[in-house]
Amino acid sequence: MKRTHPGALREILATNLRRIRAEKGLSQDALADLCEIDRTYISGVERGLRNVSIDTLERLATGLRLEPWLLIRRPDADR
Amino acid sequence: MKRTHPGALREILATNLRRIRAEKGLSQDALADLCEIDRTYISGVERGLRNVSIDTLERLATGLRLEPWLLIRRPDADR
DNA sequence: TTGTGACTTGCAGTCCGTC
DNA sequence: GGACGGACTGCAAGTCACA
Repeated sequence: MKRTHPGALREILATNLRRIRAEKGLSQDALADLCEIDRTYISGVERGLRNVSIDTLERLATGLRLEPWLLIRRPDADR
Repeated sequence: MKRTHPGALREILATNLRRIRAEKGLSQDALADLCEIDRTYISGVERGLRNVSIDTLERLATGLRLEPWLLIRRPDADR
């Protein structure tokens, strides 16, 4: 695969997604099922290889039952 | 143009972007300059016609000097 | 100053696998 | 359970002329 890797935001998404998914006790496969997104794609997102669109971000958030913006928010809160 | 139009999240982005840009007193052209994104592309985003990727979202946020997640946050805060 | 249609190109997103 | 590869389709990305 080895896609392009330019944005810092994908790293944040990657980390958040992996953490939240783990907290919910879901496998990538299970989440893929909930979101109706391919499992290999989820894998790519969690490794920061994929440049996700906001439509897809929304589907991920819906599958996880949370607000989309929580997935791209920085862990350490500053302005 | 009339691109596809499925996500609710783009409506939120559209509204937020237009509001915030106006608050900063920027024209689409001026913002396009700051973000290094084409003016017509921004126009499409502000009308919810474009399914923006998070890399692009990041560039918009950088141009506006704010956190990316603020652009996709719902105005009225509930769950 | 912004909206819009038309266009090309590269990659988002899916599906089949293996390790 | 997850990382990773190959091949494919559709659409995001990016630009233009004009209203």
